[in-house]
Amino acid sequence: MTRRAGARPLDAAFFAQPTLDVARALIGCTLRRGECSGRIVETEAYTDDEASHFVTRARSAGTLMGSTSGLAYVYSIYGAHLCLNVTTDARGPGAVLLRALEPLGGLEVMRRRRNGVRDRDLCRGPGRLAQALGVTRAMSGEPFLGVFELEPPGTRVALIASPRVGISKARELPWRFSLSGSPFVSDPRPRAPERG
DNA sequence: TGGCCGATATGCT
DNA sequence: GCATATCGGCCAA
Repeated sequence: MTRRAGARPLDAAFFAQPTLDVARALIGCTLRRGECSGRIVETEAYTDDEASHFVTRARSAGTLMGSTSGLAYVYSIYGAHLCLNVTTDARGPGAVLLRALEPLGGLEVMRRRRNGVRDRDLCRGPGRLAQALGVTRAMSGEPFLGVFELEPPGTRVALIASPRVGISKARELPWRFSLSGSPFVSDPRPRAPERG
């Protein structure tokens, strides 16, 4: 019998996989919190590279990224913004930053939280995504699936791999993944197509 | 303690 | 394209 992929929500074991695998597999998944939902169109992977908070914030993020998987990791950046990650890789340090969603449900709530910006920009960028979903610092350290629901896509998706955004170290690693052709991916728009 | 630097977003030129 | 708000971590002193 044909089981429709996408019918079954992901479980905690999903996040125990290697970080890059999780970062790629999250593209196309539907993320929900309450009535708000969206398709994940952009992620970034962080492990023990020089740009990772596992290294640069070893005293705070290190514990979370290093020894766990499946936990929400929320941090603030440039004062006013929050970024939502999920810790990965049961065997080593890792986290995936959720950078952009294609809004699917709960648009009214998200518009209100985002102060009425145009729909395309509701979740286009990590700070915007966090604001639209009502992410708080208190979620950090909580089981990700206790706060969010995650459902895999029904079909294969076309991925693009490109350098991560906004970092000054380890720029050469193509660890930003996005849904090819999606207008909901943040700037700068990635170019290089991923093979395989 | 103080200074510096961000895994950013926004508004203005 | 560029300036800047805004604040938590981290490290030097």
